[in-house]
Amino acid sequence: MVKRQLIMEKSLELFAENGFESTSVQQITERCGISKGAFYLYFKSKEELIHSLIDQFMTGILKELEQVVSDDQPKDELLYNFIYTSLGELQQQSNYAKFFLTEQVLTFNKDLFQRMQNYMNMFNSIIFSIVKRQFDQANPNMYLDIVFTINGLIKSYSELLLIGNYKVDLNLLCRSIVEKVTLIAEQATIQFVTPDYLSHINQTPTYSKEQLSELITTIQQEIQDDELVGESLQLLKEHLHEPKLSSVLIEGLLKNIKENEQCKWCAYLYKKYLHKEK
Amino acid sequence: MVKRQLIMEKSLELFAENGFESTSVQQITERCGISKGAFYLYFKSKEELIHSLIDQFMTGILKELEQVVSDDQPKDELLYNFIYTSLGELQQQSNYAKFFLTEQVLTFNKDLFQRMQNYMNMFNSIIFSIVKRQFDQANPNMYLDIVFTINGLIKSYSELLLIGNYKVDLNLLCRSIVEKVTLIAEQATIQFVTPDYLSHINQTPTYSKEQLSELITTIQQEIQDDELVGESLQLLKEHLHEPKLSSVLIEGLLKNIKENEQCKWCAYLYKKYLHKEK
DNA sequence: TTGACAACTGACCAATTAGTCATTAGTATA
DNA sequence: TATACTAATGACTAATTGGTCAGTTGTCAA
Repeated sequence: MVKRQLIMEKSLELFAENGFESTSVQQITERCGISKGAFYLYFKSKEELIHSLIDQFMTGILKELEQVVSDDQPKDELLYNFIYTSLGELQQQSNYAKFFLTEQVLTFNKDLFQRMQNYMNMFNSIIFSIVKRQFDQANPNMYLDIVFTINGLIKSYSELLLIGNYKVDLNLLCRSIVEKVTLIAEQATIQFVTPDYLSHINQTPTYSKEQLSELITTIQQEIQDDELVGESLQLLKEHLHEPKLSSVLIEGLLKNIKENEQCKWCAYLYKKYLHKEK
Repeated sequence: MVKRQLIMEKSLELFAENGFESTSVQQITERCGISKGAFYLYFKSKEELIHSLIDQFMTGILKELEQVVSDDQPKDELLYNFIYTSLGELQQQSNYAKFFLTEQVLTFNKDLFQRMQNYMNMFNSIIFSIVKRQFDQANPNMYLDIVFTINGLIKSYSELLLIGNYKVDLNLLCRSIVEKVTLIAEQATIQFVTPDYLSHINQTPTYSKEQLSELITTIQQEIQDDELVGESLQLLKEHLHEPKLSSVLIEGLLKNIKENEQCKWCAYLYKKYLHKEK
């Protein structure tokens, strides 16, 4: 399975250099030193490759972020830690960053767009939870505007991380952003973003029972070596059509499959689905 | 020449829907109701089309902006007017916006990247000049950070303009951004962006004499109907190899060719070239 | 040495692409 | 009506694409 990782790394390099559409499978296999057939041994299609890349990066960064902003952290360092972690990751994984920040496919391919949109929603809800805790004395109506401010400043300054191989003082950068956000959180009065805007953005993907079942079947075909994951998927699929397991058991099964890289997105969708059903 | 505009409009629609790489010339001609051959009657290549699109939009918006931020405007409304004009244009021309904000070609094709980079530099220098005038009591070391803040806020909030057909209170939006920027301009103390960063970003394109001469020749072949522009180009080309005209005359010639859509970029490069020579 | 099995190869395929060019349609002038 | 001209056509090419699959290689255990 080490070759799968090799393909992912090399293809990411190429995508960062030339973009997704402009990089051919040929180029990828050449850089990896493998044949074209071998590529399709590890990925069903070029699409699946990009899916995996997104999932790997996003789940990785989200996992780190969740630790950094957990409840036991001192509340007035939440934002700093969040920005430091996000930008640090962006800097280290600049290939990913270049790829994500400029990739059209992410917005034009509907499936990928939804996936990205969702990860972005997770980001935003993390930021929102930070704002709620760290700037609790601010006017709650302004929370969303503060989130937009944070997003904007991160976007704007992150450009500096990606040009050249400039050594950036990450600490100073984060402090400078936090200072700005704090000023705005404490003193800004004009509210612009209202919750209805959010409902326009956060179109959470709602997979139907059938779509979800189909997705699981696909994954099952891809994964044959891991019995634990395979059986968990089977049970989850059955539960879709005939709910007979308690929510605790389902929770456990979801944790089982989440261990597998390829199942993370599915687990997320499953959770969303259950939440909607209730 | 009305068909040229038709192609530009329809292709822009398609690019906004599917992206540049994923839109074929076939699709464009189909939507226009013309043949493939006709397309190449008006554009030398698909590349030239995208060039024209960029130039048309950017020169249009820059022209509007220059009026709005001219010296005779009241200085404490400069930023408001700038943002209002920028976002208003973005909202009206949302096809352009969707296209530009998500297009990989703009970053991967070196030629286009340079072109875009340059327009961005013009934007930034407009913002910079606003900051200098409107926030003149702020610490000059912070000017660049303020520019970054403005950029970030515009980026972040402009997302709201592009989703759905939501009617946005543009006035409120602009006031909310201006309020935030003002707070930061007056009170922020941590400087992050230093002028050396800028030198990394602002790699102005420096066409050599030969490149420029070649570019002019290409344009001359494309334009045959307009004598004024054609002759001006010829004189400018001759002046390249054998400078014998005064700078005032050159200035006039540049104004002549600027009237033609296809020459604007060339005029800009010519000016840059002369500036470097001095 | 044999056979079984998985990992791997690369020639091949159908589809699609940007771009060309011999030909035609339409129109205005003589 | 004949001539001259431009505007427009669409079948064509050469190149490239994602993806397949019959066949080869290498590595085990028997």
